[in-house]
Amino acid sequence: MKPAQFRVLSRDFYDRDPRLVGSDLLGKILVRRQGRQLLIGRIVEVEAYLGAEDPAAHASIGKTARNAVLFGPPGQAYVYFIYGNHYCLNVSCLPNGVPGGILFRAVEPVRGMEAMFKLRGIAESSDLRRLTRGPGRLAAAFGITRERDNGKDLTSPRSDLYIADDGTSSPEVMITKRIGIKKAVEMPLRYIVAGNRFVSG
DNA sequence: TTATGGATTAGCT
DNA sequence: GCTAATCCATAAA
Repeated sequence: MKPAQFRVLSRDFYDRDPRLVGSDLLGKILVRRQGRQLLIGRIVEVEAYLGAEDPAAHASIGKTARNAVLFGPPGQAYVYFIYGNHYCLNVSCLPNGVPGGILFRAVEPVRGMEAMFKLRGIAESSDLRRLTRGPGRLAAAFGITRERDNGKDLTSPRSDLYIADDGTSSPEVMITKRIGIKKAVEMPLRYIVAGNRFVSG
């Protein structure tokens, strides 16, 4: 698998309903460039968050300093801090002015695991699943913080954080209710790769 | 200015 | 399986 064969997802890809984007993101790869090294994970679990009609979405309260990226152009990183401990990575969807996004909940480690273990601060002998399963763990493994990455453009291979298609065929997608939220718990907006061991919950 | 609770995880039992 | 840790963005006052 050579970097040259990656096709970085374009802005158009994200300029659609988050439900379509979420489903299509499964099987794609998340790439972080750390100096000369690449950290790569295959996306196996995401959740869609909509606008005013989705009470669980940060964007449902209207545009604020915190969630402004969700209202901006598609294909940008929305990173927020939660529970005093953890960062979570999202990507904005829909055109400028229309809110919506996708939360990355889990990836399957593909490359750069050694660096990921270091960033997570756990022993390399630990179960691989503990590395990137869950949104907070995923963000930590890729060194993602709000200060460093919020608002970053994910559609350019020149960026140190982007999402690409490496030619792998699309996996079997399963749709379920979202996890860990208190509002709109019944909405089926969670997309997972059927049977994958790295999916959380 | 103060209070509240969350798109979570680690560490026990 | 259960609970504490932990802080920032909001809302209320």
